[in-house]
Amino acid sequence: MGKPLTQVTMKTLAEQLGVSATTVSNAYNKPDRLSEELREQILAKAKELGYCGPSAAGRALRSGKSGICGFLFGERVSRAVADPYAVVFLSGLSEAVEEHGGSVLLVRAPGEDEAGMQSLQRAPIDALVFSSGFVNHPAVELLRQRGVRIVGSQRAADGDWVAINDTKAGRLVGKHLHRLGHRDIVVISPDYQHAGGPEFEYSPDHQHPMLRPGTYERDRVHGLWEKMPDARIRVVSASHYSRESGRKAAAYALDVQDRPTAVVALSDVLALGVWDAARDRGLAPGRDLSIVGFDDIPDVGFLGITTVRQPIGEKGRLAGRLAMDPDYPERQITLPIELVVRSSTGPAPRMNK
Amino acid sequence: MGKPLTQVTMKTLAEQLGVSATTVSNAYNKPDRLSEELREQILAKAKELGYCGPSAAGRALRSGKSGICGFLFGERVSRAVADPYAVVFLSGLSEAVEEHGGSVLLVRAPGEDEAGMQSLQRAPIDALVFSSGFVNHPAVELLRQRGVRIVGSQRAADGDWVAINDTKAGRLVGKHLHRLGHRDIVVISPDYQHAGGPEFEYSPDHQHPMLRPGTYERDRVHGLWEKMPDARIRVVSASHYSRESGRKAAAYALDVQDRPTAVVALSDVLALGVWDAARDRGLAPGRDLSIVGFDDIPDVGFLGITTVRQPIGEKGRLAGRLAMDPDYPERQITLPIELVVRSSTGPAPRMNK
DNA sequence: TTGTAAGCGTTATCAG
DNA sequence: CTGATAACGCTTACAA
Repeated sequence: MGKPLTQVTMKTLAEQLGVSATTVSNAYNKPDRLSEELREQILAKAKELGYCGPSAAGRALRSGKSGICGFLFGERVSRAVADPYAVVFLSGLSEAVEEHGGSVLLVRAPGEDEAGMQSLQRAPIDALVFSSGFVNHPAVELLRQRGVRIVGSQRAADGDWVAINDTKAGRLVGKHLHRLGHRDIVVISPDYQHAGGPEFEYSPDHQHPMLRPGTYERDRVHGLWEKMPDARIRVVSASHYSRESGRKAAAYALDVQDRPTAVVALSDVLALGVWDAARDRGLAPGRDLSIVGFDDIPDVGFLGITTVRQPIGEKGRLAGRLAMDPDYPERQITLPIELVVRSSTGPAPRMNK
Repeated sequence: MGKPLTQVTMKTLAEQLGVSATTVSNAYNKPDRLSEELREQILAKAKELGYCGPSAAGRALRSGKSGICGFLFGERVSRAVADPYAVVFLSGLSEAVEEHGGSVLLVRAPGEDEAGMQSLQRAPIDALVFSSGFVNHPAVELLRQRGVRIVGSQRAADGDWVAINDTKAGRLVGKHLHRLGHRDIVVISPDYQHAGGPEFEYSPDHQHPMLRPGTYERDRVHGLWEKMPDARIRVVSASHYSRESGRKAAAYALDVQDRPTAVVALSDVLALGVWDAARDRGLAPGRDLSIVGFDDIPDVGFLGITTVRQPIGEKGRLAGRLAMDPDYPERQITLPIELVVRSSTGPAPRMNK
């Protein structure tokens, strides 16, 4: 009647009922390998003894699966969750993972310190999903070696991924802005590694630490450049994915003599900040300054910001499916994108020199 | 040189080196129980063979701890994360958990269906934290029985919790509004169980399904009532924690003949919606309509909404500590609160009847 | 400082 | 339909 002082296990249950542990296990996992009657009996006894089903640890050791999918994010949780893109992705991910009976573990990408790595190693995950960056992060490599299934968010020759064609996304924006007559662009790019200086001019040949090859940031900028090779493309860094950070970067870009006619933010949440900065200065988006973002998060639609839409939730959902189902046939998925033209872009104004 | 076709384990390593498995284990877990030299040797061999440290599953089974702290949330992740309160709490939580070398598992509270419960059972968690509601949720009881440490967010006679005094919070608001002359209040309360009707009048005796005893919602309303027993207090339900939902509920409350002079939203994110609804109708917050929220999330400071501040991040951090450290001495923690008066509250206007 | 032996709770395999 | 047996990979007494 009192609480069991010792752990109730399958063995306990089996002994009490005079059946084998296997049968108890089957009662939970393979109901059809068992007479209905016996099963009921076992379940009843379980309730009586306070046994609440197979232990997660035992099962994980024996079966080699924990049912947990790790979601890798940089820096602090608060930042990860401040970015609507990440939130929507995470929602889709967790939805798909739950459909497979699993759950999502929040995993902070460790620095080079051993402590963080250790903690990562302890995490019993079957798969690891990351939404961007981290492609060659040492932690990811370690986990891969360990047999953890890795699902990325960028196109690559091998491995599993769900991605969009970022170069194409950049081209869509370049074409649009070029047609509108823009020839002087500032790109706002997140620089979470703080590797870059405040500003530099993009050229496809010169490799800048802020726009490393293989990153989606570089692909987008490069696509942009492809469609407007005669334009001046400056890149300004934002410290991380947040509206406030975009505002600051835009302030830096706008408070100069030779103000650009258009600002392209590599992420919508930054574009929101650009919008704020423009309004602060009395610049009407779409007339005095064109603003473009990427991803199409809900808020930018509200403000009328032109953007390249991608199905973020679907991306997360598919990533979750790849993570939880090794037999899912398509392992490299490119999702469609689409330019959504809104009021924040318009013909390039003649700058009164 | 190629990838190992079979799992490399401690035993493998031990055999190759001619030492015992124990020693290998110690090399990872108790470096001081081992000569520096031997340890180096073992680690080197590990790298050579591609062994990446003790397996999480084995360790969890043997030691009985997984290092994982579950965070329970209702409904969909997207909703949980749409509420800034939850986000800040989660940030603090994950920070503390990481400090203890653990990580946070996102756990969706299952309905009554068996499938969801099953999935919850499979999760190898040492502790479960929930930010509100769920006090007597069957899933929580099940886990508790299973030996999972439960950390709640509401005061109770026993168990571990980190909370504020919600009745007192309500009183702070009641006193403030009463002094300002308000006698006709509408409370906006989330009703995630959809148990209530659209509106009812609060009385401490009559028990309404929307404001069940023991919930923080009821405590706040009751505290409010204590300080303004001569006022009319109507309660209107919002479907869940979101700005939009607050806006809809406020619209319902404001578009009537006998409009209240003040609206109290039981959560700041709802208060934001009330603010929107007021502006939609040309009502100046603080003059035509007083608005109060709870929690003091960043956005309400920006808009000048009066609220009851609580240290949300600290709450999450402490919850994480209780969850990960069974020896932490204080197991029931009440955090301080404070009324923050801003421009959204002012003297009750004379209603032109 | 190192090794031995036992077992954590489960499930796969194979035999009855 | 049911059961015996043998791992899964690791840690923890305790012994040397």
